[in-house]
Amino acid sequence: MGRPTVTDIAREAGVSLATVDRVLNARPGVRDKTIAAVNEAVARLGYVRDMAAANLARGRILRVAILLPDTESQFLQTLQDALQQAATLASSARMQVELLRFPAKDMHSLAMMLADLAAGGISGVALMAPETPVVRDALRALHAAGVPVVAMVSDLPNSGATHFVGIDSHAAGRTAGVLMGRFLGGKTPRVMVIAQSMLLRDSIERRRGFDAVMQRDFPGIEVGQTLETHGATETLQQVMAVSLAASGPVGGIYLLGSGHRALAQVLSELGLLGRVVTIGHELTPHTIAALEAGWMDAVIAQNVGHIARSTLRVLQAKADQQPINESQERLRLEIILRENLPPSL
Amino acid sequence: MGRPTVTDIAREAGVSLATVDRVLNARPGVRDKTIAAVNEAVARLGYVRDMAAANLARGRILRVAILLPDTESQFLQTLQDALQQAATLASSARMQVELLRFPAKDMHSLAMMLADLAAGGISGVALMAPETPVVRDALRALHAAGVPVVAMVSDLPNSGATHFVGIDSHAAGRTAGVLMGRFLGGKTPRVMVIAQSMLLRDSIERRRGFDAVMQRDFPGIEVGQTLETHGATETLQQVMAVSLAASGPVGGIYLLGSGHRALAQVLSELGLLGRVVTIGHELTPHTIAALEAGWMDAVIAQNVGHIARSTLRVLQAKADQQPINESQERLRLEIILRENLPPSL
DNA sequence: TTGTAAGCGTTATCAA
DNA sequence: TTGATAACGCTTACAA
Repeated sequence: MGRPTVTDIAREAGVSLATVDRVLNARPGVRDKTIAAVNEAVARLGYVRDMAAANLARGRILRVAILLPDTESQFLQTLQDALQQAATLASSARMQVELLRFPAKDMHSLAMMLADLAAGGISGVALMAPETPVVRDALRALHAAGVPVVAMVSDLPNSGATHFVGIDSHAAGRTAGVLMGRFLGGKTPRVMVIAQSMLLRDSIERRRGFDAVMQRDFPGIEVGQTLETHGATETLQQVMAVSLAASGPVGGIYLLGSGHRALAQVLSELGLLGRVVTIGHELTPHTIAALEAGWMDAVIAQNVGHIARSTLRVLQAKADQQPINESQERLRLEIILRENLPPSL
Repeated sequence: MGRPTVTDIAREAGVSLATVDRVLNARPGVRDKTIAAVNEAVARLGYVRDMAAANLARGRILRVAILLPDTESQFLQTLQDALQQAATLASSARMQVELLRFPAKDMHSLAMMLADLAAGGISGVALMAPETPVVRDALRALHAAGVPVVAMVSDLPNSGATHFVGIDSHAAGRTAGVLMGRFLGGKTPRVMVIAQSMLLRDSIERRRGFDAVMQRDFPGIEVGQTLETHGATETLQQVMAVSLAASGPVGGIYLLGSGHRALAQVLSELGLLGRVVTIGHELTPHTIAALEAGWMDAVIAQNVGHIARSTLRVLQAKADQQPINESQERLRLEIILRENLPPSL
C-alpha cells in the first residue's frame, strides 16, 4: 500500500472524512479532543496532503495578476515574454495569469489598478515597481485583505510584500566591481558610471555595492560620478564628452541600467568601442549581441525564466498556504561572459 | 465556464468518455473516423489535459532509480544531498526515488544493478557514470525496454541516453580559460593544470576548452601539461615540486576536478596560497571556503539543486510522455566569485 | 459537533 | 469498436 490518505486518517482516528478535512484545513467546529486525535493519526501515519487532488477537488482556478511598468526596455520585454510563457504552462495547473502594464510614471494609476484587483477578488499579485507612498498604501491594503504580494526584481520591503523574487542588488554591484577591477588590469585606472536614472532602488544599491568593492579592493582606480542620461542618446553623448574632457580618458565603463544600444553608438563614435572594459546588467538581445561582438566584457544578470516560474510558484504556494522551497526559489546572481552565454536563449 | 474537459470533448464529438480517453492516449481500438472527430473537437475547444487529474486517476506511483559512483568527493556528496531533498519533495507528486551508489571502479556491478532494475520494472533511471562498453550495453538494454535514461553531469551520447542534465564541459573549460587569462594580468604568464584523473569525459573536455581559449586569446601565457594526482596529496606535492623546478614559477593554477583541500595544503607549504590565480570547478563546502578565504579566485559550477530537480522532472515527463520544457531544464554554466556566492547555500 | 454523499477531471474495467 | 461506471484523494454542501 502506498501513501496514507484522508481515508486512512479517518479510520485510524475513528472519525469521518469531513472531520479530517476540517482539522487539516483548520476549519472551526471541531472539539479539541477530536482535533488532537486526528493530528495524532496524521503524525503516526506520516500523512502528507496531495495538493494536486486537493486543488482538483476545490475546483478553484487561481486568478493572479502580474503588473509591469510600460517602459520600453529590452529587459522588461524579455521578462514579460518569460512571464507569458510561464503563464501558459501554469494554465495547465489551474492558474490563470493576467499580465498588465501600468504607466511607469503614474503611481496613482498603479494604485488604482491594485485597488481594482483587490475589489475583483484576485488571489495573488506580483509586481515590479518603485516603492512610493501611494503604491505602498495600495499594497498594504492588499496585504490586509490577505492577498499575497510578490515583489519582482526590485524589492518592496516596507509595503508588506509577502515575498521577493530577484537578486541582491548590492551584491550585483559588488560583483560588477570585482570584475571591473580585475579586468582593468593595466588599462587606464579610471571608470565611468552611466545610468538612465537613479530612481529605482536597485540602481542605487548596485552603485553602492560597486563603490564599496572599488574602494576596498582597488583603491588605485578612480571611479567617476554617476552620469544620468534619462534614456536619451544625445544626453549620453554630451555627458560623456564633458566627463572625458574634464577628467581625461577612461579604461572602463559601468552601465548601471539599460541603454546598451546608445552606449554602443557613442563609444563607436569616440573610437572607444572594444577598447574600454565595459560591464553591464541583464541579459537581453542587446547585451547578448554586445558580448558576442566582444565590446561588452561581462554582464551581471538574473534569469528571467527563473523569475517568472518562481513568481508563479510562490503565488501558488501562498494561495495553497503551502511552505515554499527556499532553495528552489533563490535566484542566482549570474555572471555572463561571451564564453558562458546560454546557447541561443 | 472554465477550461474544457474530457466531458466537453465527448459531448462535442458525440462519443463517450472512454473513447475520448482512448484517442487522447493513443490507445488502439478506435475507428479512424472517430479519432478524427475527437481530435477535431479537441482542437476546436482548445482542450489541454489536466495532468494532475490524470495522474490522480492513474494512481500509479513512478518508481525511479538514481545511480551515483561511491567515490568520496564533496561534489558527489552535495549532489546526493540535493537529490535526496528533491526526492523527498517529489514523493508528494507520487514519485518514489531510489538513490543507489555503485563501486566507482567496477562497471560490471553497475551493469548488473541496471539489469536488476530493468527486471524489477523500474520506470526511469538517472545516472552519472563513464561511458564504458558494459555500461553502454546495459543502458541500451534499458532503452530498448522503453525505460527512459537520464545522464547527469557527464553525458552518455552513445548509450541512447534519453536526456542529458548538466553543462557543456567544453564551454566550462573555455570559461575557466577566459577568467584565467584576464585575472592573470601582470602575473607570471605560466599556468599549471592539475587533475585527479583524466578518465571522465568532462575532465578531458574541460581541458580542451581551456586550451582552446588560451591559445586563441592569450598566446603569451604558457600552459603546462595536466598533472595527474590520483587523489593523493603526496603525489600532488611531488608533481608540483617537479614541475616548478623544471619550468619555473607559475602565476596561475587551474584545478580540473576535485582535490581542493590537498591543493590548499601544498600551496600553503610552498608559500603560494593566495599568491597565484586559482580557478576550479563545482561549488562544495571546500570551494566555498576557499572563495571566502580569498585564495581561490573563481569557481565554474553547475547548480546541483537544479540538476536534481531537473532530473526528476525529466523522468516524470518522459514517463508521462509529456514534452519537456527545454528552457527550464537547461542548466546554466555558473561563474562564482566571492562576491556572488549564494548566501549560505 | 460530526457524518454522508456528491463531485473535481481523468483513467480503467468490464460489458455491450 | 464503443459505452457505462467505478475509482483516484480530496473538498464541500447538506443532513443529522
